[in-house]
Amino acid sequence: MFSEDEYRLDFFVDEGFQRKKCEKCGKFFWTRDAVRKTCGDPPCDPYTFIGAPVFSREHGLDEMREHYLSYFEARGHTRIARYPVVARWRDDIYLTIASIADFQPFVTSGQVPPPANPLTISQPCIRLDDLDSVGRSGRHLTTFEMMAHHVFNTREREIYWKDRTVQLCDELLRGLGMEPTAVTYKENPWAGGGNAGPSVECLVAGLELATLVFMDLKATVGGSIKIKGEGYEKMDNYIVDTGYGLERFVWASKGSPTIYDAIFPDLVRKVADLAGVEHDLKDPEYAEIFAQNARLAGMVDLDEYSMKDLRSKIAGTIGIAPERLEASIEPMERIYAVVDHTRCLAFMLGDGIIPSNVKAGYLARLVIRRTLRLMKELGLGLPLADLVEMQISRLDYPDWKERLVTIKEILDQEEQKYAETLEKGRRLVKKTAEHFRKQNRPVPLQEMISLYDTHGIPPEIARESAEGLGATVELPDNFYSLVAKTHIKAEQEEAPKLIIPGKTELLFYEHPFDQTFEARVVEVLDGDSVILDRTLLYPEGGGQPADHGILEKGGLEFRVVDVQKVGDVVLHKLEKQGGLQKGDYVKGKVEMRRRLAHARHHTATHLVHDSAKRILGKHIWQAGAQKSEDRARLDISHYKRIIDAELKAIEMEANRRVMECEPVDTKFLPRSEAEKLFGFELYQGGVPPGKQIRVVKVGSDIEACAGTHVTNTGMIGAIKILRTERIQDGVERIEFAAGEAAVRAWQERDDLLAGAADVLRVPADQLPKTASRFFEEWKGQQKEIERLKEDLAKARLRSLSAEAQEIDGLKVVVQKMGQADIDELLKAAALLAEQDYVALLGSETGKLVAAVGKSGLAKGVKAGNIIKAAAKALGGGGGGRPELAQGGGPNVANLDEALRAGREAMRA
RNA sequence: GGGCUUGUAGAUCAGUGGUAGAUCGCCGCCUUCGCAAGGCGGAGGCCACGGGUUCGAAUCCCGUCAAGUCCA
Repeated sequence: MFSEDEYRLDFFVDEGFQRKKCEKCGKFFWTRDAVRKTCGDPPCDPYTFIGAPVFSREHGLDEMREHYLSYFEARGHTRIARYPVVARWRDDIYLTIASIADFQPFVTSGQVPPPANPLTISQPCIRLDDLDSVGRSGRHLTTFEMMAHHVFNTREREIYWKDRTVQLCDELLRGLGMEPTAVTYKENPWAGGGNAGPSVECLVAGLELATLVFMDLKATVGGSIKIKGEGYEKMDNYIVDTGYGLERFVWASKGSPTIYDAIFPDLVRKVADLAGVEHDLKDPEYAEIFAQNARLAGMVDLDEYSMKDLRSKIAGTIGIAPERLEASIEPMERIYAVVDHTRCLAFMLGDGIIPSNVKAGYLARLVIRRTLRLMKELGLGLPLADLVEMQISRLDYPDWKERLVTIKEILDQEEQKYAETLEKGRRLVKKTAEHFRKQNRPVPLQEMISLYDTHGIPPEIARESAEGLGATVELPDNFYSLVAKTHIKAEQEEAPKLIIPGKTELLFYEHPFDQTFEARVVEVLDGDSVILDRTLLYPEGGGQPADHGILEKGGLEFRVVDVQKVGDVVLHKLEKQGGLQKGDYVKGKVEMRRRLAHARHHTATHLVHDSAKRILGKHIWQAGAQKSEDRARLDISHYKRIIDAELKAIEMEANRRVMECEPVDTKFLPRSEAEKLFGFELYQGGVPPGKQIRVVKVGSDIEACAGTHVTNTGMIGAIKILRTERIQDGVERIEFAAGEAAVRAWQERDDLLAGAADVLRVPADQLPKTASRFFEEWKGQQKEIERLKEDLAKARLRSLSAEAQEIDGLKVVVQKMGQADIDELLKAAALLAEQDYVALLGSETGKLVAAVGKSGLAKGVKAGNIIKAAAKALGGGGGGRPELAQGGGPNVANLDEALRAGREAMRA
């Protein structure tokens, strides 16, 4: 791990700190307190701040945040605005889980300069890992603000490192009125996300208020520094990554029994009132219950202890009956959780997450449904949207208020959807429960897993209603881990990325309409992949396919069929091997038709996206895009299906923008400047790496984009939306064509229409009317035919029965029925059987039907056997029930033989 | 990104390769002063769509579309 030297800071020495080893956990810590023997972290030390605040006065959330940020501003840090809680710039996490997440991966890796250095921020974060503990432990939250000061040091320029970091933290705490001897700094090496470094936890009165991480290692295969079995090496850049819990600071300043009573007492009270729960913290005995609960829950990992054990322990220490404790604490746990969860939802939906069945949207739905369950248990009748609105109205984000109508609509829709799922579930559970009750055995585990995994019915709810119906269920404690086990699958390894040094100059940005260029071959790989020093050919990227073109040397032409960017070099893949060598000078030519089609579709994508945003609302966010020569598709986040009228409006809006001939403006800007000017809406298509990002402005639409575009929207010509598809719950795909492809799409549709109109011999504008008339008539005729077949069968009955022979005392009819179809045969045979005949009817189409009446059945004659014997002669097969069977075969010529064989089989 | 499930009458659902069903709702008649209930009768189905296997597919296989759900 890390040696003492990593932690022996001048600051500690100068301030009179001593390094001690905790007599309980054995970890090292630093303290000013000469008599302290333990590290200060639960369970070595209990919470002592409840009822005894550690700061000189109470602070609310806003006040504390402002105090913190201005403290660091006054000490040379630049205050920067928070990032969204949905981590759109990351592809490895969905939610922002820490302030440093804002700067990963490009800033922390040194590829991109930080927006300011040093900086301070208060970043709302969401962590759903401890969802079960929220409300119960007194301290867990799904949503919290991580206040931080970050420094990005390089070997060339160090701003500050460990000493100054700890000093700033210590002075902040003392400035708030903390006793100097109250704080301990516990050594606790940190590792995560491919980085590691020494770290200290800042503990006051049993509460971890901050973690100060000195990130200077990166995971390296075979690295010489070993942490938890992984190898690490020193980084060239080293980062101060701190995290201060805003909510914990507020809690410590108030010393209330729970963190919830500290950070949103007004809402706790309001929800308690709505639920009819009395929550009087001024009652010392009542307050002590929650205080003691928080203290003891603070000492344990809630996974290790069952809640029941914890409860009886708490009841014991307070000296009340466990039932009394249960009664006081349980409704409040739910109320705390509801208030926490609705704040979480305010942030999720406010920052633009659309509930879905996948990705970040799934997490939002998870929280929504959990909250609805809690509300139901509390008997809260009001809509979830109202509670979230209360949260939004007490937070200071103007754009959320603007979007409130949409947010409420989303929540109402989710609430309704969940009610439907539960209703469906109730029916399913009823069916399952009755099935197993009749068999007199418990509903097996496999069924319970299927109910939950496939139909979303929580096992607790399933058990309750199943038991209400008199069935028992098999439900082990480790149910959820059993479910998880069914999902386990081997992870596939990613192919190692090719690394090629060097750089190819990209000419297509500066000269988007140049067709030819000259370049030198820098390298040839595998005989057919050519690296040039410069190129006009666009490599595949950003949902835009690669250009095609030609490289020419000395009159010989080499077709380029694919272009890929690897690192900073561009690989040109040739159709055939051989011919070009390192050092050759070549003349390149771009296939402009393809390039232009891509450019039109690319610019059109921006227009369709922006139009969708105007028509559907500001919650629209690009979830993916792909272009080709003849069509493009755009995936957008939207919480319901796009209806036809909206689609037409989007199409019209996009085409108006084409007609307005707006210029397309592209320029490279430093990343932080672009972000400052345009915000995160830039990153519709993901976050590009690099210090400079290319900003593409199409009228009011501004995006970071590396693709090739036309220079004026008029060049797109036309946009035709082809279809929409819901690729996920919450994500709509719009497919459209631009330019010539749009015209072709119109023409194809005209052809379809003309073709259909031609078949029905009507003008195209009468197609719908005529088609529906034909369809209705067809249905009517089908019914008429049914009736006629019925009548026909009755009419045939007389002549058929006249042909009957008697065999073994049974009336037998064996007949050829011309071209009759299977339906006619069936109906006639069934009627004969009703009259107690044994019938075998065949048709020249190779179909056979046999039917056996009462007497035949009594004698053991089976229609199936007759058919099998007869159909065999036709080279086919058949079967059915004893009283009615059908069959047939391809060898129609053998029909007589088949009937003869069938007749033989009638002798039982 | 992966797993599982479903698509049959207006609604809820049966139907495991052999003539498409039930319940509720709808319409008509009977009964009633009237209504409800009850009795009798009836209408209502491209069994999501396209292919395949088979003598035969709502049913089995493949694909498409639509919907639900769990996980990362």
